[in-house]
Amino acid sequence: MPGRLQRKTISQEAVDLADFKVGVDNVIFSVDTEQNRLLVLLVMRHDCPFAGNWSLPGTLVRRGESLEDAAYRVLSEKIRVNNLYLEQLYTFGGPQRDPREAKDAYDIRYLSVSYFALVRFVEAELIADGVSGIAWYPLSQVPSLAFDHSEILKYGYQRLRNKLEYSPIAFDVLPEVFTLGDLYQLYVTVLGPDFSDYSNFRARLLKLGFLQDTGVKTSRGAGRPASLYRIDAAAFEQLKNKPMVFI
Amino acid sequence: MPGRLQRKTISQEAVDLADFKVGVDNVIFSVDTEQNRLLVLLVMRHDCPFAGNWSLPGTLVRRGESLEDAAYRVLSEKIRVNNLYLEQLYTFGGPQRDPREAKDAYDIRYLSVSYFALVRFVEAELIADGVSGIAWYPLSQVPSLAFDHSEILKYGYQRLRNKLEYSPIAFDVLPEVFTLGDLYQLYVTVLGPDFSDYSNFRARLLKLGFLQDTGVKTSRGAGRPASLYRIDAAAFEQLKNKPMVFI
DNA sequence: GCAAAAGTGTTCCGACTACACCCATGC
DNA sequence: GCATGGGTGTAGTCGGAACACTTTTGC
Repeated sequence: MPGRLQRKTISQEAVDLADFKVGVDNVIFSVDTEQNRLLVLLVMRHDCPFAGNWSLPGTLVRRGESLEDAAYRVLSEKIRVNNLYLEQLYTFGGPQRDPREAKDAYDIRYLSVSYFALVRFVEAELIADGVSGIAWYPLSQVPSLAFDHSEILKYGYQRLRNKLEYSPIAFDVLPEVFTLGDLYQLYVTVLGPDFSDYSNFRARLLKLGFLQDTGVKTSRGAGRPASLYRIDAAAFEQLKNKPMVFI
Repeated sequence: MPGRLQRKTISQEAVDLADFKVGVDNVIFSVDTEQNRLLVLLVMRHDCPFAGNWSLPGTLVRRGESLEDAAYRVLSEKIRVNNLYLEQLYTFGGPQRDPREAKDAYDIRYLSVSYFALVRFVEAELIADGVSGIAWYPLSQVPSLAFDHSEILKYGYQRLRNKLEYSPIAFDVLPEVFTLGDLYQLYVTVLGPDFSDYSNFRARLLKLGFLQDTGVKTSRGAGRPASLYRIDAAAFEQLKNKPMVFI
């Protein structure tokens, strides 16, 4: 009987199961609209392996802690923010991805569940940013990273661009009121300057119907003052789960 | 010095780290174009917990085995197929998702990395499909599943629909040659009959430029014989990584 | 006045929709 | 002939791309 056979096989194989510690690694992006730079948060490793290398901020999951809890914990240990967007990215778990896994088959495997987060640069306050290695790196200047973190970062950047195009994640990261120029800058910084004309971007966003002109103007240096907008929460709620295109 | 303090904290917490076994659970879809049904592969559990319940086919990851290897192993233990599409879905890992995790904090946690697969129904041969519980279930008739598998299935179905709309995964599952009617049926079965007109679907697909009319006709019962098409591998290669819309 | 940034409007064009209609086969 | 499914064509419409142009500020 196949069922019994299968059960027996499985219990025979019980000794062959891998034991894991599970790590959570976060790709934390922030957009510095002042300097037009997309930044990613890196930490310097002090411990082996890869001591002295930059890596994504991560941690190992504790007893009784969910994956998401762990992701939020890493984040809150490194920076203080009010608004953020966070979602699971991918799980990397091949053997030999961590050198701590010896060739010796009886060692413990390390698996990495990666999360991707977007925070606001101006409100993100680094914790313990003394001499000892935690920094925002412009994406173009990221050094080679510990473990397979370069691959994770690449994957996270891809996801960020996709999400920005068809999800309203930008609004999780904008202040209460903002100008359409601010919003446009955010998109330009992430997607590059060629993604869309400002006029067209503006028209498309306004047509979505959840941006509310407060009437208040703000003047930043030269140029005509811009209207401050806010999210119309009611209109936004109805749309936020529907597909949207911001291109 | 913050760095040292942090290191000390981490090593103190080492005893609090959770130990994991890692499971791989597959959401395996197939499209029965004859009967116009979207099917998902379920297996009957014989062991505790949830003995006697249907569940997604899964396994625990073995020493030296990558996550993807494990996913392919599960698949190949249950069905024989030549063509398939497979990708990682999501990782579910809250504590208490598996009743084997006792309230007792010193137990082992079970984490599930889910994969989603699409196979061709006609070529998928079930292995050990005797009395003992492995079956294709029409999506509309799936019973409540073990663990959090109902949630995983829901997530997988969502992903399947999205992927079908903007990725050429359908072609991983079609035979060498096929009619545009076959292709259309596949889309109808997954997305419902209202997704698009046949004429327009046809025009859009042909405009993509990687479908090659072989000139050979096939007649299936009544109606005008249909042309058999094949993928133009060269043209397809250039496009497969670019965004495509099949709506 | 001039540069700079905000905001408005218009024209062009390609793509999708919704059909109507012809073609080839089985019965 | 007629039902059935395959295949082609077209007219209407919507939306995005590109760009010209106006408005309001700082200097």
